[in-house]
Amino acid sequence: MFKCSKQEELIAARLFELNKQTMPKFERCTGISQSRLEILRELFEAEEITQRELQKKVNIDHAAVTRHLKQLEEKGMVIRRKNPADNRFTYVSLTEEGKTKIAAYCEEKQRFISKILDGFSELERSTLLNMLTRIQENVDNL
Amino acid sequence: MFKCSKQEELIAARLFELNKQTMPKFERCTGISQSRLEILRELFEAEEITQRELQKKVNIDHAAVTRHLKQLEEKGMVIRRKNPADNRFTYVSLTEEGKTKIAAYCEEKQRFISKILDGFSELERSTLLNMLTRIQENVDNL
DNA sequence: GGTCAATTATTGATGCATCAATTACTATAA
DNA sequence: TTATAGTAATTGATGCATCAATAATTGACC
Repeated sequence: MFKCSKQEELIAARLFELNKQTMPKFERCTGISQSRLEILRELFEAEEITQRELQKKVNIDHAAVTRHLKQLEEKGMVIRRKNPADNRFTYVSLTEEGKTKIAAYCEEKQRFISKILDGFSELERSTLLNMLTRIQENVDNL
Repeated sequence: MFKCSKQEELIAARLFELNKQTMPKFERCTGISQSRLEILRELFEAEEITQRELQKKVNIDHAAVTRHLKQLEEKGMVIRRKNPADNRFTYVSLTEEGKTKIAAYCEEKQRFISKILDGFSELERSTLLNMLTRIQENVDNL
């Protein structure tokens, strides 16, 4: 049949378990969810962008993006405005307050990631990234 | 401003992205969620086990375990009975139907994992597993 | 024996993701 | 110009995870 090695199962289990444990710790350490930080980061780099483009970049469901942005707007971190030339589109951008806050979040994130990858040499990190990329490609081709 | 290596961030991003994309595909391919399959698998190996022990093994919240088991019971895959010697404990076990079904699920899972790790040599898999384990340890020590 | 602490399981509230349906708008073709 | 198709954003329903609070049971200690 299609017998797969015990080792392969262990790898899959670890990948799954790793994420499950890391995600909540990330939120507790940084004070923000991974998804939301990704959105903010994309906004930081893009300056101004439509929700649609943003959604494609962060690869989260439309509905989820809308809800994140609504909350971020309430907190005064982002501003939204309709595209005057095409009212279907909504431009999103960071407020000044948002820009300063995201810097702090990103620093927290970096600190967090450094701890996670503690003890890995440059070469090892390169190897790991390469492997993860290959797995990602396999997943894409399903 | 951003002072942790770009590479480290890429690794973290890939780990996160990988799981986000893999999880739903796993469910579609195998017809069951990763969490639920883990529960069934544990039950398969344990024969009969208390919910509490099961919960510790699969490392999911008590409440979630209760809800999973309730649904699995409705589907006729598991049976629950109180421990007569201590009514606080509930023993859980697979039905015969459950046992046959889980075998099929596991095969699907193996097929899925094999595709995900396609192209990896024995040595590479070993290296990868080792790295993931090290990361896991780092996460544990947070 | 009766009170108190500890343990298991359940339920409720909440957060976040998805899909499906809806609304609002634009562009194109008859 | 009007009907139609397509796109963006929103809202609603649902699923699954967590934490917090509660109920039920047991054991220990006075």
